[in-house]
Amino acid sequence: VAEQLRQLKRLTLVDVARQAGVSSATVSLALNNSPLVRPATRNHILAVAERIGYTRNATARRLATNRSDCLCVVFAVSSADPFYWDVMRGIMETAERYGYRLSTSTPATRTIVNSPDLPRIDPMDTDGILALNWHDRYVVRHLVGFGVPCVLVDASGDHPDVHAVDNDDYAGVSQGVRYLISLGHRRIGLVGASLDAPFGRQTWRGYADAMAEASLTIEPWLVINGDFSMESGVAAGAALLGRRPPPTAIFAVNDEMALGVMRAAQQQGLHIPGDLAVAGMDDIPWAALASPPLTTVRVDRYGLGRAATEMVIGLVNKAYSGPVKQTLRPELVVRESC
Amino acid sequence: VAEQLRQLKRLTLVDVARQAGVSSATVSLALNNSPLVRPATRNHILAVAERIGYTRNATARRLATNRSDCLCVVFAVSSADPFYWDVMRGIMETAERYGYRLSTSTPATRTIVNSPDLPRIDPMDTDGILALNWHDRYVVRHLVGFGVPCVLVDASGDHPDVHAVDNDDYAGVSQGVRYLISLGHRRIGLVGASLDAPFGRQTWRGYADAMAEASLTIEPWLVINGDFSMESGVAAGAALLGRRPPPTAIFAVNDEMALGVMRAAQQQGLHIPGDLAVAGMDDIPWAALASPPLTTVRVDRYGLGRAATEMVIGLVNKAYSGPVKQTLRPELVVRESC
DNA sequence: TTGTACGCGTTATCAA
DNA sequence: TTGATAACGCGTACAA
Repeated sequence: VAEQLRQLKRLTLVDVARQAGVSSATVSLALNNSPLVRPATRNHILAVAERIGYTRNATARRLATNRSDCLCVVFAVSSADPFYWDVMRGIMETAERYGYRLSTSTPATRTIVNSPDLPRIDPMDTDGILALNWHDRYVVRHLVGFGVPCVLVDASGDHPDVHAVDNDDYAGVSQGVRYLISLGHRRIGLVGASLDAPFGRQTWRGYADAMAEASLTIEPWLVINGDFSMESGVAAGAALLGRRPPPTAIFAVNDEMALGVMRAAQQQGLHIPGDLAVAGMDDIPWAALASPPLTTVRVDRYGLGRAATEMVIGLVNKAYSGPVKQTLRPELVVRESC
Repeated sequence: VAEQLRQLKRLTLVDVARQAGVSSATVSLALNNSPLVRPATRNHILAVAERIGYTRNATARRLATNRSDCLCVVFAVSSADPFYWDVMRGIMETAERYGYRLSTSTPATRTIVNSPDLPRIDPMDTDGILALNWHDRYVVRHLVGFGVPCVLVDASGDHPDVHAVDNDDYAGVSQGVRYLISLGHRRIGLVGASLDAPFGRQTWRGYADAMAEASLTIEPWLVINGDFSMESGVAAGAALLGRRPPPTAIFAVNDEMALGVMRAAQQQGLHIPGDLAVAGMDDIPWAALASPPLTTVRVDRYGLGRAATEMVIGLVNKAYSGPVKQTLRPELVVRESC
């Protein structure tokens, strides 16, 4: 078998051409399904290629066509957060489906003097760039400067002119808050995020608009910003529950903080959802395993990766006529915490 | 800038040669740090290359050297389990460090008639294979048959003759159980895994040996096998706590089941670790977020990916003299559940 | 519709 | 130590 493989490795276009009694150019055309070659000829060639076990040399093809069939995934931070695993699966499977390979640029392996955050990319060996996590303007300009299509994944805040695929954070929060309202809640607390970042502003608007829509007044003391950690959720939850009158429901802009709120409430002997309804956003793997299982707004992480990859591949092939910005709607997942 | 880039793209060895007043062959040698070229000449060439902004064309290089600089990661299942994210990060960052790209083979994109599980790999375009998840013998033989170095990642059970990097499940469990014993526990329950798979047998031995070591008798009714889910952990925990006399500590072979055991105990009004000590294995992301935080045996998932990648790259370069099988020791992480 | 011949940018084999 | 030149395997004008 090993010997056979060595043989296979050495089979080339000319071998097929000889066997088929045509020229190598015709074989090339046939293999690329060119309409120039007569169907009968092509079928014959394909049959011969199949019979002798020919497979074409991808590297030679790339050299001749000046492509690399490779996308580069750029990470700003090396995060163990499972969020990125789902995104990455979307990228991997889509890249695979379209015949692309992946190179990566992670902070761990970037070591340029002066600017350790600047990814080194070989534009000659990269057809497209996918940027994960949030990168600052300088880095994004650097990435775009390679002259290769570049798509930002769920991090387009502050980068209005760059291709991007984002989760609709605004819609997510407003959806979640509307759900709480539909359950009869009127005093709804928000555990938000810093308004310095686009995410914080988007989610705040989602909350505010949903409340206004229902003619509910927004009480400033029912809004606390956290830092995405469970601890900050616990703190925010405890603080919110200390208000008078306390909220009957709390929406947190990510699940970890929502779980923190749940813990704070349970520590005070409160029953969920009886005494307090809690909802989060993301649908992290262990949201469903909490007790009670957390109602949340699921972010389509896999879809983000897939859409971004399809977008960058479309740009590579100049076949993309769609929007430069694409937004994915998150989906409400009703469980038992409300 | 874009115009500059186009220029850069077109710079070739010959351009450097012309500018440096040498032949292209010499430039090639210089770029590859060949001892054949005189240091002065090489420095001159390197300076010229630097000055005119030459970067070498990786594709042409690969064609000439008959390499692909690409590793293929084969998945048996498309799993959202964060376990694989850590492994994947280890693979990605290591591949990047050594200048390799990644292609993937996932079940979602495999669609061959008769055998949808057989990955299609182009051995001409792949320098090495990394197989994640457990693959059956037939598939492993298929993978090895490509004539390209292949390393199994944490799934070498039943494949004694294939290169592999594994977690030492035996050591992990015995370590955890020994820790429980050191805390004074004598009746220690085990939530194990089916003995049909290597994992179940290894972990069982770890438990049994640790107990025997301390001259503790193994009570068969203190051992229940689960299916790795939290639900099965809850069930096993409840069952174990119903035994008379009940165990004072329970070790589960993965964290989700351990968390299930904790929940079962808490539902019975038991206090952890006061009334029952619980320990798990893996150190999944939310083990530390449980209340109380779960004591566990951490599997070095990132290390598995890194070690496997280094092994396969070593095999590619024939420079690997290390073991065909490599085992990583997990590490006890003491938190508050014991 | 098919064949000829050259280009893609390196590496490698000889001579010199 | 360096230079000329042949691979490497495929795509593609251009000619037939």
